[in-house]
Amino acid sequence: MPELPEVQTVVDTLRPCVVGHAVRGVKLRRSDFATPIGFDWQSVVGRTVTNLRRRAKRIVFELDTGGGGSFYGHLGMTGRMTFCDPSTELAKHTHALFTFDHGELRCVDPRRFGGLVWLGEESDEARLGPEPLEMRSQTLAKRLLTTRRPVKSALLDQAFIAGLGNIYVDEALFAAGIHPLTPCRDLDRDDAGKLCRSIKRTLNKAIQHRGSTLRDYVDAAGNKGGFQKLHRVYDRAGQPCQRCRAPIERIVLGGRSTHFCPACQPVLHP
DNA sequence: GTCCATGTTCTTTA
DNA sequence: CTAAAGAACATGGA
Repeated sequence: MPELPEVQTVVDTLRPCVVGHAVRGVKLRRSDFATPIGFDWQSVVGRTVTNLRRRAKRIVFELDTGGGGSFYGHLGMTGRMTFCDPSTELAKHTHALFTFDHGELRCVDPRRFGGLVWLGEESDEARLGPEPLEMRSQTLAKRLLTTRRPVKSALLDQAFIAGLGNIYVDEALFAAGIHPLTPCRDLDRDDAGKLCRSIKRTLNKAIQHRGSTLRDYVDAAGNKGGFQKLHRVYDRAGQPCQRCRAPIERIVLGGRSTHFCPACQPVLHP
């Protein structure tokens, strides 16, 4: 469910609920939802959330000092983080709760691919590539030259660029007119510029529409996104391309469904 | 019963 | 060595 635009929307809607407020209680209903195992989450009780931000697909909570430190939540594929009244009925698969004076933050995740990670004083940067919305075209161009793998695989790799997922990679490659199988090395500086702009335009538009809800995704207030209505290729196999009417194709690349328009996204060097 | 799913990480294969 | 492919994780919907 959550790629950069969805995570950004959760952060934006959750921020006013938690920043400046002290955690009054923590309940971990499954010990394996949080890592590292053995960390005492009760030590968070009494501390104030000083900042909430997104890094890649992570929701980072910064706490006031008295130990300092931070932790992040990851939504995996089906995770939700919502802020609600404590009297609200507990949803199935609620694994963690953070109580505040004026409400409760709940982590729900049926498939449990997400989780909570205590960072303490450590950085949250390990194995993460640059932020797509801040990345310069030259940075992308340079990175593309380092590998021959299909451009889609690279864009899904969080160490290559951090925050894109299956939907927005397909959408951004369509916007850029680049075939997903194109080897990174075959993309020149102009291609990189076009791709960089397409990634940013796609992500910003998706954020404006509060993300894509295919099934589970909701923001911190429980509202669905609207960008799924504007997808041009994702999950549209067989339907006519909105630009040229050719049927959208679906292939499997790196184990992931991949959608593209064979006419608008020609193979570069057949 | 089958296949598929917005993610990540580890192992196997080439 | 690199990188591609596959499997694994766990649940639910079509």
